[in-house]
Amino acid sequence: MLKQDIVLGSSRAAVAGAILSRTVERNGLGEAFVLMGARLNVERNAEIYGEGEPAEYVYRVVRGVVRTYKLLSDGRRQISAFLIPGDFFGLDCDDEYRFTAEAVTDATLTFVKRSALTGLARRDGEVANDLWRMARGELHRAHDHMLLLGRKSAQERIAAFLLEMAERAEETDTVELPMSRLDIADYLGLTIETVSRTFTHLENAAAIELPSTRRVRLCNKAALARLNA
Amino acid sequence: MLKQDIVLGSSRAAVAGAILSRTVERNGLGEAFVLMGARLNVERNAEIYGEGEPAEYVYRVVRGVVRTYKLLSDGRRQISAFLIPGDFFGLDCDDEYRFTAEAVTDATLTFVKRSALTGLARRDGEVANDLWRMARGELHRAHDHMLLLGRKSAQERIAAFLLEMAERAEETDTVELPMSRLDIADYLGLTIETVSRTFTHLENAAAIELPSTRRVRLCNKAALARLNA
DNA sequence: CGGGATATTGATTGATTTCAATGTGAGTGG
DNA sequence: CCACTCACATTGAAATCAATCAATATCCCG
Repeated sequence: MLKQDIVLGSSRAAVAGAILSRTVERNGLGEAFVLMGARLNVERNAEIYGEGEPAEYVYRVVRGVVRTYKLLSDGRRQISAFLIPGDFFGLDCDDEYRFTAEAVTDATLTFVKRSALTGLARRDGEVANDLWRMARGELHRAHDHMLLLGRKSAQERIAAFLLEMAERAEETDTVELPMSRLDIADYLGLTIETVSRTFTHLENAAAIELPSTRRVRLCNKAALARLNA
Repeated sequence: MLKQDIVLGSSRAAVAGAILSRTVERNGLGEAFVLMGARLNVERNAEIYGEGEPAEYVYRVVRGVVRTYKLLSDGRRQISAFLIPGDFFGLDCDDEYRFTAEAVTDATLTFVKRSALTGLARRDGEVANDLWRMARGELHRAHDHMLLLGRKSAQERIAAFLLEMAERAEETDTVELPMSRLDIADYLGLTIETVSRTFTHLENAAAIELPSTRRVRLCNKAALARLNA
């Protein structure tokens, strides 16, 4: 139904890796992906892995955006994170994936066997350290997200979200939102209606402009930052 | 103002460690604490470290309960976790603590220099692996907490909280709550009033009994679990 | 130029917060 | 031993913010 093109790890990837490793990658983990990683193309909304499945592979986003989420039994969805190019995912577990991962947009990924990484970490202290640092990085983002969900108003959540997106993009003035309002709502613990209304409200308050639904200009970052407490 | 008794790491601790390590500790990290850790007594509500301070030490709870939290600029507080005996904390950062840590009750801690641990991890793969596993464990708890804060009603939050507390205690039928209603509120992203009302409501619904304010009997765990979605 | 998905806007409801008052319990000093 | 006090907890009434229900509107794609 939904297509996934896989190119297995091969000499081609290894050659590319040899080139990239000197120019782009500054850590053992990234290098491992470049050297050993196979490539995978996924369509918009395709599932990459499901919560509870055996966590055989670890992934890295090359192109596009990925969301990880959990569902409650009644269908409520909490999106944990949006992953952008360069981000790793599927590392946050032992034997089973704890989230479902889906492509928000058409995306290209690289992936390696988890066992390959853990094996590497046993031999290479730098990789082991990378894994720990990666986990700490994820933990920081989870903690920030927790703060946002626990104690902030709809306006504050949207402001924080926009600033977060701006910070991650290279163009920090106008942000391209690859995800739907529903995705944003489920990331921020709100409804689509509230997200929509809050965008409109911020636009009326001259903090942002909405040239199109998926594009936001942050006219007044100071005002947004103030909302961010 | 608030007292902290410190007993520096010494032969006494090392001897105790030699005994404990064979009986209690099953991992390199725990062993490191037993062998190298100094001991610290803190009074109820005493600060152990503050957000933003240089993260020189890593701690483990021996006795009592500890809370970690962040404050927003306007004073709103989000409690990230309650730590009980056996739990480590202060490991979730690089150079600066990302949370403030305080004693909920009078408590006894052990602590070691972070540099000692990272040095150990460089030499000992088992310790490096422990550090990564610990971080993953924290990440899981953070993710569960995120789900709770993002998408659950007051009743569901309280139910989840009580079940969590019961699971962590050995006596799982009657739970002793070491923290105040305000602590619970700030952990769950609610107000004290809502916490109080919800306790009363659950009592009326015969899901729990409140023999005293700090003691809860879980009469109907199935009902609580159902609320937990 | 449809047509379905996605987004916005409006009206109403409802859960939680806020404001306010009262209750309770543990520790202290008379 | 009791009264007092202070911190903590409960309860009530009103206000508020976001959710829900419902109707358009817009965008993208064939």
